[in-house]
Formats: sequence, structure tokens, C-alpha cells
Amino acid sequence: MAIIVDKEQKKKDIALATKALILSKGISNITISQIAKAAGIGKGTVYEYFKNKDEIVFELVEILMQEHNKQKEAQLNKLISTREKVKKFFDFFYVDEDQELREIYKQFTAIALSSTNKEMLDFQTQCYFLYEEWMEAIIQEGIEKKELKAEIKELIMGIFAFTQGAFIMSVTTSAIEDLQQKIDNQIDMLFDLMEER
Amino acid sequence: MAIIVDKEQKKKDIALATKALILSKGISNITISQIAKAAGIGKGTVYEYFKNKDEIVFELVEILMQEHNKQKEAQLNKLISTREKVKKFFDFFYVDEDQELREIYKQFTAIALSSTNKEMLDFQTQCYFLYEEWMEAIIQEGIEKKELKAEIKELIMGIFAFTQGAFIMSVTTSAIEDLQQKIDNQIDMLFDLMEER
Amino acid sequence: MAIIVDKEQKKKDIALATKALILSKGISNITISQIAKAAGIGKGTVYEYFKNKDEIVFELVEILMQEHNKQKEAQLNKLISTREKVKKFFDFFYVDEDQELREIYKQFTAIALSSTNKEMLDFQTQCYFLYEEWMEAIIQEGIEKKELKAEIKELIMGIFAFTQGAFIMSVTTSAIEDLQQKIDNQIDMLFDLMEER
Amino acid sequence: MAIIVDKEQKKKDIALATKALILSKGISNITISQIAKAAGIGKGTVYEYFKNKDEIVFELVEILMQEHNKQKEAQLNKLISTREKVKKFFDFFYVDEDQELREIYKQFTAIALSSTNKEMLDFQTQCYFLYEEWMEAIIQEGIEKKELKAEIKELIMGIFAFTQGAFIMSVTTSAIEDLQQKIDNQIDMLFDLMEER
DNA sequence: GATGAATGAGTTTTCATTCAT
DNA sequence: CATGAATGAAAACTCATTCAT
Repeated sequence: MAIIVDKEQKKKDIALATKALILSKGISNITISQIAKAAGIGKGTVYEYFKNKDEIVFELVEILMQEHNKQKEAQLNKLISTREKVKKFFDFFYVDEDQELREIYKQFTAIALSSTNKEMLDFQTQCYFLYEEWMEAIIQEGIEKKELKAEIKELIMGIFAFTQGAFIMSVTTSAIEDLQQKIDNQIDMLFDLMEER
Repeated sequence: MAIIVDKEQKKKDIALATKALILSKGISNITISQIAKAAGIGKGTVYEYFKNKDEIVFELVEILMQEHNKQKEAQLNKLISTREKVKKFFDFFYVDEDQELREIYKQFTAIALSSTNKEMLDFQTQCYFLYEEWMEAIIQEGIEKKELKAEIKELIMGIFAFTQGAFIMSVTTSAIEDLQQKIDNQIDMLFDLMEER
Repeated sequence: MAIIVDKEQKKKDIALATKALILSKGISNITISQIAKAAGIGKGTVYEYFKNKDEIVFELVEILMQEHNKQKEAQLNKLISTREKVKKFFDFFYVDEDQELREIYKQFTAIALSSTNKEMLDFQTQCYFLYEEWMEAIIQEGIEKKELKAEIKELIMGIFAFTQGAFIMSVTTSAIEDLQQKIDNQIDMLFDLMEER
Repeated sequence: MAIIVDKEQKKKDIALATKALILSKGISNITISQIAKAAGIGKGTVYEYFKNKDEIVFELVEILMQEHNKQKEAQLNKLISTREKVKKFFDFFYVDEDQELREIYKQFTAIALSSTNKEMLDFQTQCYFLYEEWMEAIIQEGIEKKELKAEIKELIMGIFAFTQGAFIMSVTTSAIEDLQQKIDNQIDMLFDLMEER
């Protein structure tokens, strides 16, 4: 049992050591050698824990996501109004504290787009459902609290795709100057239209 | 007298020959050698026209985009209602005839996300503004035709980011079964809310 | 006849156009393409006049050498004392005005050292004898003018190898600070020992 | 436990395997592939020990030089007269047993002449000072033993440049038939002039 | 378990030379 | 004569992966 825990911990250590590397050089420009050195272990040892580079990135994204979700949950619990909750839910795409995570998310998305790997697809699908359900619960609560009309749910769910797309645009073009105001404004417009008065 | 070659045409030929290769193997899995073979020319010749693989993809995307825009314009001109125009504008993301282009767009987005190349950024920015202006003109026309209220413009513009994001999700997850209905529905919902009655 | 002159002139033009290229990038880093462009002609045309890159360099060195020899002769004719003549003879290795020629000589020597080409050997041999005879004439004149003792000729001829070696050392190491004073001093020492008083 | 390899020894092995290749084909005509094959290792392995071809040649020259210096020291220790020592010191340029080393020295000089590499310059400078000090010690000893007059030191040091230059001439031209007699004669002439009688 | 030395397939890139026009 | 488009051989270099210790 103890050994298994150690093994899990070591995987985390390796993944976390990879984080700095990704941020400074980009996923496609780092080698297993560099990861091993950053993790303070031998090249061969990396293969004891991961089958390939992608798996390490997976592990890293999973760790960071879990951590991030925990924080997000805490942040959301402090808020009362549904509008604020929705805004907080999507602030990942612009708040300063998530900048590193965003960079990794960006690069991970690039991999996801060019990959045909089934595990990648499953992982992304799983994430999608997790966040969808989460958002749905927030909306549902808003409806129950009479802050929103029931028929409006789907429109709100569209913010999901909207923020995702706006983020992609903001990083692939120099056309979007203020992503926060763009996202917040969109949320506000929808809520203004749809909040029960 | 030397052989006179239409350099621009040759560039197009090479880029177009690359298209099938990208569709069957993916941008990152093809080599300059394969491109040369596909174009029926020598490896060195490719380098006479392009500095590297990315430039070829650029050229290809530019060609395909121009062609696509021409077709889109023709299609849009046949339509009368603003709602239909908007739907047609965004049907790129799901219609069968654009499937190949979509695949290339997907892979190009992956490159854009992982690239730090300034030309890439500029190209994407330029594209963004092109489509934004185009959409704006459609909306503006709808407003002038009293099909839409003026104050609603920005909300409609949000469909831009929405479709982009929905597309990314549809290709990186298996959670989105019917992208067309998702996009159309979102457009309908917004129009239903906002059309002048 | 006129055409032959033109051909000779064109060879010179090409060679001279190569000079700037050599000085700025080094012989081994320039391509036939660049030479053609610098000479304002087509790549294929270069081959009408030269068999390969080395031949162009040959031609250039020959031209520059002839020009240099002419100047040297004029300079030497202005001098009277044998000692001054000898110093002037070898000042090629340090005077400012010959800096460019020296750079080319240096690079040419590098080629000569790594080449097994017979023409290269013959060319160098020819140059060697030319300068040797020239120097010999100066010495002989000095002897006849009773400025030098006859038995000393060979020792003086050694300055030939000395300057050559000192030059090589001065460009391949950073140990020789003042080549002029090193050469002049050596000449002076020999003359002081050997001049007829 | 990983395989323990004497990295320094392996570097030497690779460099030494390169020696035969250089002698038979010339530095500029050999490839990393050939070096790897000659050393009985894989291409990638060469890159584990050296960054490029020049580094291998450096290593080789260093090894051979050290070995050569050791032998030279032993040879010099057996001699008594300064004149003989000086002759022995410079016999590298003509004795049969050093022919291979001379060939490599020749090619290395060619590299040094066309290189702008700082390490190359430093290496050559270091070598220069080493030999200069060595020669100086011999001369100094000769002076102390009253075999030479003190004021003659610099003239003798000129033999350095002389032999270097004579060697270059002997390999780049076919004008010098007997380098040994040329060098020995020069040394003799100077000594005859300058030995204390 | 851990290691890191060894590997070679795979890729990019260069450029002298040819030859059709 | 002049050209420059086309070429492909050749070389450097990378790096994921293996495996003996």
C-alpha cells in the first residue's frame, strides 16, 4: 500500500516538475531528457511511471485541474447571486492568478485538436461533463431561487462555448483587448434579458 | 531565355497538393519529402517556394479561405432574412461540404495555439477582423431592415465566439452530438428574444 | 577578338563581385547563387565562365595579386636602400591598405592547405617563384651596391618563410600583438648583423 | 545501477578513431556518420560526447599534441648542445615519424585560418605560448651555458615563425624540395653567426 | 526499481550542377 | 549566349526508447 502511494506521489512529482518546463519552453519543445533532469531522476525512470510525454501532460493537467476545481468550489460557495457565480465560474479565462494554468490549458487544447488519441477524447469529454453539470447545478439553483427563468437555461449554457471560443480568439489573435469585459458583458447582457424581476 | 514560371501558381499547386496529405495524416505527421512527392516535384524545389512547412500550410489556408469566402458570399446573397443569413454564415462549422476545410481549420487552430509566431498572429487577427466586419454588416442590415433591434448587436456578435467554442468542444470531446442543432438553436433563441415583432 | 576580351572582362567582373562577398561572409559560406546575384547575372551564366567556386577564387586572387604587384613595384622603385626595399616588400602582411587583400590571402591559404588540387599547387608554386625571384633581385642589387655581403643571401631569403609564418601565427592566435614591429625588427636584426659597413 | 563509462576515455576513443579517417580523406570530407562507424558506435552516441565535428578534431589534436610533447621532451633531454636541441625542437616539420601528425596539423591550420571561433583562437594561443616558453627555456639554457650570446635570443625565436612559414610553403607549393635542409641550414646559419666561440 | 549510455530512424536543410527554353 | 527553375544527394542533428547493469 505504501509503495502504491509512493508511486502515485512520484508521478505527481514528475508531472509537476514538467510544469515549469512547459511554461518556459512549450510542450512541443521539451524532451524526456529535460523532464527527467527537472524531476531529478533518470531518463529511464520516467518510463517506469509514464508511457510517453503525452501521459505526463495528462497527469499534470489532471492534477492542476483538481486543484483548480477545489479552489473554484470554495470561491463559488462564498457567492450568493447566480450572476456572480456564473461570472466567477468563467473567470478562469482572465484572472491573473490562473495565468499559468491558462497557458497550459492553451497548449493542452492544441494537443487535443491535433490528437486522434481516444484517451485524450475521453479525458476531454469527462472534463466537459464535469463542468457542464457544475454549471447546470448553479443555473438550476438560480432558477429555484427565482433569479432566472427556467426556459433560459440553455441560453446560459451557451456561455460555456462562448467563453471557450472567446478565449481561443484572444490567444490566437491580437483583436481582443479585454477578454474579461467581453465575457462579463456577455454574461450581463444575458442575465439582464433573463433575470426574473 | 529561362523558363518562365508563374511562381504564385506554383505556390498554389504545392499548397493544394499538401491538402490531401494533411487530411489523411495530419499536419504534424507529414514531411517536406512527402509534400514534394505529392506535388510531383523535388524536395529542393519546395524550398524554392517556401521556407518551411508552416508557410505551406499558411498558403493553403489562405487559398482555401478565399475560395470559401467567395462561395459564402454567393450563398449569403441568395438569402433574405437576417436570421437565415446568420445561420448560413456559421454553417461552416457543420455542413458536409466544408468537412475537409473544417479539418484543416482544426489543425491550423492547433498550430495557432502553440505558435508564438508573429505572422501567425497577424494572419489570424486579419481573418478575425474580416469575418467580424462581414457579420457586422449583416447585423447592421438586419437592423436597418427592422429585423433586429439596434441594442442587440453585441449579443449577436457573441455568436462568433460561441460557434468557435462549440466547434472546439465538438472536436475535442464526444459530448456534442449535434453541433448544427446546437448552433442553430442558439441563434434561434437569440433571434426569438430579439427580433422586432 | 572583341568577344574574347569581353569574356575575359566578364570573368574579372564576376571575380571582383565575389570579393565583397568573401570579405563579408568568408569563402566557405558563400554560394554560387550569391555570387551570381552579386555579379548581376544568372546562376547558369557563372558556369559559362567558371567550372566551380574555387576557380572564381583563383581568378580573384590572380587579379588582386597582379594589381598588388604593380603597386608594390612602383613603391619599391621609389626606394633606394636595400633594407627599406626588403621592409616594403614584406609590409603586405601588416599595412592597413592591404587589409582586405590579406583577409583574402588568409582564406586562400586555408583552401590551399586543405586542397589536394594540382592546379592549386601549381598556382602557389608559380607565385612562390615569382616572389622569390623578385626578392632575389633586390638582394642581388644590394650585394652589388655593397650594401650586403654575398654569403648572406640565403639568410635574408629566410625572411620569406619568417613573414609567412609570423602572419599565420598572428591570425590564428592572439599572441602576436604587433606584427609590423615583429617583422621589421627581424629584418633589422639581420641587416644589422650583415650589412657591409 | 547504470553503466559506468569513463567519459573522458570514450571521448579519446572517438577522437582517435577519427584520426585514420582524417588521414585518408581529409577533415572536410568526413561525416559524423563515418566517424561513428569508425569508432564502432552509433551516430547519436557521437553527439553524446561532442557537439560537432570541430570539437572532435580539437580533442584529437589535443591528445596527439600532448603525446607528441612528451616524446619531444624525452628526445630533448637526451641532447646536450643547444644547437642540436633547437634542431630537434623543430624537426617535427620534417621527420618521418611525425608525418601523420604533420598532416593533421596542416589540416588543423586550415581550419584555424578559416575559423572565427573564439575557442579555436584560445587553443592556438595557448599552444603558441607553450612552445614559445619551451623554446625560450632552451635558448636561456644555451645562454647560461655560454653557447649563445644573450642579445641573440630574439633572432633565434624568429626560427619559430620561420619553420612555420617554411612548412606552409612546403605543403602548399612544390617549390621546396628539402624542408629539413632548409630548416637545418637556417638554424646553422644563425648559430654560426651567433655562437660564442 | 533506477539508471543513463547507446542508438538509428527520421527529418530538415543546403547547394552545386544541369538543362530546357 | 543567358538564364533560373528544378533537382536530389548529402549532411547535420534530434530524441524517444531500449536495456544492461
